[in-house]
Amino acid sequence: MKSAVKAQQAEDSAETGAQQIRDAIREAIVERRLSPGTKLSESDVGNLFNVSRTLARAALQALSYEGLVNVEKNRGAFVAYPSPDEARQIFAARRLVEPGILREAAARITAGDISQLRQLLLEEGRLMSERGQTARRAEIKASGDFHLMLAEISGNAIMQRFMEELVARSSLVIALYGQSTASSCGHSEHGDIIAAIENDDLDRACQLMLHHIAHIEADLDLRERKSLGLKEAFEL
Amino acid sequence: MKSAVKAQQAEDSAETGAQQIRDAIREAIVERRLSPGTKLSESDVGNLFNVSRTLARAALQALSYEGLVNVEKNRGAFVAYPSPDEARQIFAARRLVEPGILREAAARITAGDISQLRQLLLEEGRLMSERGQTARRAEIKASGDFHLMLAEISGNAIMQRFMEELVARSSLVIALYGQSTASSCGHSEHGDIIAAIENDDLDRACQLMLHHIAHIEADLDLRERKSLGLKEAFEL
DNA sequence: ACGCAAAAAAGTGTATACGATTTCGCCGCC
DNA sequence: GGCGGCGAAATCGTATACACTTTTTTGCGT
Repeated sequence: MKSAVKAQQAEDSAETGAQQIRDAIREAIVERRLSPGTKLSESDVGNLFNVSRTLARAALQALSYEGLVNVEKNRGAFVAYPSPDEARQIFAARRLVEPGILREAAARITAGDISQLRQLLLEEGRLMSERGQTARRAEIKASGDFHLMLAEISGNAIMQRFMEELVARSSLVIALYGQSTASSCGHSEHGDIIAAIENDDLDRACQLMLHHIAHIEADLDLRERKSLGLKEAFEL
Repeated sequence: MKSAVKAQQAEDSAETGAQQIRDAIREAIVERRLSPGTKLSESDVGNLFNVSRTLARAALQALSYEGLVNVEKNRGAFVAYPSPDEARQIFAARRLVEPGILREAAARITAGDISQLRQLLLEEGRLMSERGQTARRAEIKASGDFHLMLAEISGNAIMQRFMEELVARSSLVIALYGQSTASSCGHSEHGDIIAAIENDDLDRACQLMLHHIAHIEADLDLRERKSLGLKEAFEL
């Protein structure tokens, strides 16, 4: 999957410890094992991974730069709880960049890439039919991986990293505001996009991508419900 | 300038110390007081700001997330030295996102915004005619601020942060590969873009923006010249 | 005098320690 | 009985300490 960028970072492998913790927590957040708003105290994280608070703190800081965690001064770190407005911005950003990434990817795509994409789709479909929490989590990840793989194929490491952030944050938004119990991503739409790329119909591929993002967003209920409880929740 | 986002972060102000150091170093990098490749040892940074290595380290970590500093394991932190390929990716990313940002900004722009942009341009022009290092540095910053202000007007905090990263890294690239002694940004092009926005000619504004970015990139000499000194530098 | 090896110096990686801030419970007071 | 303040516990912010890695220096042998 993420061969190019990872290989560069891992030139002396053995990531500095904090990175491993960061990755572990990120995965937990993206796979929704950690709910938005959950407190991540430095001591707890440290104990959990058997490291000092120093490393736990570094990992949480890193996650805060990715927007997955909010650190409030003197209060601690919490799994991000994106506001409806933030959610809209995340998807606006995706609408803004994904067509461009798609175009760049299409210009460099190889037959091998396409077969890898197809394989990803297959895997995704397989997971969709399975039952159980772990399958559901893997499915969430796989559906995001489609978008990430396009970014990787584009060959632009900067856009790739940006997409990683956007996909991860999208996962949080869907966890918070998603309505349909069904999959977070219309599965077939991924396949349609690949087909359009294969046919060199770039405009159509981009349009499909925009529709796809719109579909995800349409499944959200972005009504403000934060702290409305204070007054109106009982004045109903 | 950055009222909206900053105000949110600064809700309890008094940034945690490390942030101040990070901002100070970033400014030094963007204004080219620190050259690419310069070593930033944790002890030195700490002494310079009269804080412990802990905070210095945190600041350097933060800068590495923005791509302005590279941290090599067990070796230390260095001001980023973007490769020609990285440089191309940075500008590819800008070409990809800036037209989109421009479109979003144009949709929300107010008369007040336009006058602020104009004022920025005036300031930029004034600095361009001045002499001296400090003026030159301020000019570099001002020319980037134009692009950042558009991102701010777009109202998307995520894209704004991304643009901040891209502009900062662009400054590094220009420092490394820029040829013309003149300004890094064709000054008049900024004005043209504003004019096109005012005329509601979005397509033209986007095209001008793409040309503008292309002009900046055209001023670069992106030939690989890494460590050619070992042999060939004297075999000429 | 040159090269190599070992030791010292410098610098990073991580843990621990201590002061500061927030949070929560408890007690007296109204 | 409720409310406000005071103190303890928890938690964060920062500094310091120690272990390990890298780099430099020194000293010896050829």
